[in-house]
This record gives sequence, structure tokens and C-alpha cells, in this order.
Amino acid sequence: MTKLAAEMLDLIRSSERHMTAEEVFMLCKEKGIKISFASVYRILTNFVDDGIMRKVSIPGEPDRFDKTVRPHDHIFCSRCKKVCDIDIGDLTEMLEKKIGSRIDGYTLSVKYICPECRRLESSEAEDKKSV
Amino acid sequence: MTKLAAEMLDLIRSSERHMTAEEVFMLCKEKGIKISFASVYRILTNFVDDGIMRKVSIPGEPDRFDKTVRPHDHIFCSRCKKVCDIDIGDLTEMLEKKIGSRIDGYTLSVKYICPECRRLESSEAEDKKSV
DNA sequence: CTAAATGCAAACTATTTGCAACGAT
DNA sequence: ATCGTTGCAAATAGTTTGCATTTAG
Repeated sequence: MTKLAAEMLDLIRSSERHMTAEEVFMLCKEKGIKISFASVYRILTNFVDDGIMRKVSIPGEPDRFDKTVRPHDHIFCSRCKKVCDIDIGDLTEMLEKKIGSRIDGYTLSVKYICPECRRLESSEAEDKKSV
Repeated sequence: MTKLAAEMLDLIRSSERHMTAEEVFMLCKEKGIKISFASVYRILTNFVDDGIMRKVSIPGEPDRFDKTVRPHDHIFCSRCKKVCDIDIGDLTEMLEKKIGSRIDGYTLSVKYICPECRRLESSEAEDKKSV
């Protein structure tokens, strides 16, 4: 593992966020890590290939990267675009039974408006009323 | 609905496949329907917006289009790339209970090797042995 | 000294858009 | 005559790659 890779890993592991490649790149710059966009992509891809990170795909969104490898699912706020982990439990057995065949994995991603955004939305509605 | 849109709709409704925009475009050409790639995209997007079709996103794959609007999920063969419908039942209630919040939807997509591909793979393995 | 890692710019894939020409009412 | 639809080519977004250069062992 190169110095740059180690720094990136650190940076991602010490964040709670599910960052896009661009966000990782930006955060590197903020932290004074000099790195190119191409290397960010290359190193993130390595992390995923090496199994120390997961790629999270949300329809219509750039890929995000997740330091948590343990099987779990994701929930996506369609307002603030934040992605969070959720733990639904393993559906593999249920799916294999329903499908009648071995499966190699699945992705479950849930869309909602997160509590903070919901609060913001209702306060905006209030604002409108009072105008 | 324009003539081109009606022809595309027909063509998609009379196929069992979950086609990408490119595949729809190709099929149009085969059937002698003169249409541009841009219009294929525009019309497909309209179909989705009008709720008469669904867009199916599989990580790392171009979007596919599904004539079946009724809630259901998808299974993807990582060998032949074919997408099929599966009916797992509605997980919304279970998810809302687990998450503790209203949700706006979810996508569940399962990855596997389809029976045909599995057969092909094992016959290839046989071939190797016998060489 | 060698091989791997990096930066840069260009390529690439999937998709969308601006705009002029076209076609139907 | 007008307005929505189309085709084309260019733009865009996200990601990957070729290649010359730098870096580390």
C-alpha cells in the first residue's frame, strides 16, 4: 500500500460519509494531500478489488464508496443525496428459496426523505403559509 | 403519442426482454423503423415519466426499460447480462418498520448465473477436462 | 536499476440537450 | 401559421486508460 493509498484509506475510514470519488478528491485537497483525480479513482478501485471497501451504486447518482465491507444495505435521501447504512439482515436465503436457484448477491437500496430534510421541508411549508 | 412513440411501445411490449436504449434502437432499425438515437432516449424517458414503463438500473450496466410497471424486482445474470423479473412481494412495510420512517420506494436487484449460463459453464469445464 | 505508482490529457460509455428542419393540425 | 417532434451534432457526467515521468525499494 502506497503512501497516497494509506492517506486516502485513513481519510475515508475517519469519515462517516459515503463519499463519491469527487468528494474524496475534494477532501484530499482540503487535507493538503496532493493527488490527481485519476489516482483517486485508481486507488478507490483497488480498495474495492482488494475487498477493503465497497462500491455503492444508486440509480442516477455517481458511485459512492463505503468503508464498511460487512454485508448491509443502503438508504438514500432523495433531497440531500446522503447515503446511510441500514441493517435489514441477510435476505440471501429467502431470495434463493423464492428464486429457486443459487444467487451471487443482491443490492437493496431504499429511497426516502431523511428526518432532517423532512423537518426542513415542513418548515419551508410553514414559511409559505405565513407569507 | 406520436407514430414513432407508438411503434416503439409496440415493439417493447411485444418483447420479453429488458432492453437497453441501444437495443431498442437496434431493434427499431431491424424492424425498419427509422428513428434517431436521441429520439429513442427521449421517447423512453417520456414513457418512464408517463408511468407506462420503468427504468431498471443495474450497477455497471446501462439502464434497461421494463414494460411491466407493477412493483416487482429484477434478477441479473452476470454472464449473459440478461435481466428478468422476479416477484419477491412487497418489502415496503418490513423496511419501514426496520428503518422507523416512511420510505418512498426501494430497488432490489439480485445477481446470479442463470440456469442456461450455468449449463454452458459446466459443459465448458467438461471440454477443458477432456482436452 | 527496475518495477510500480502517479499525473495529465485524451478516450470512453451512457445519456442529455440546443437548435434548425420537419410535420401535423 | 404554429407548435410540438425529430435528427444531428455537440455537450455533459462519470469513469477509465495510454503514456511519459516520478518514486520507492
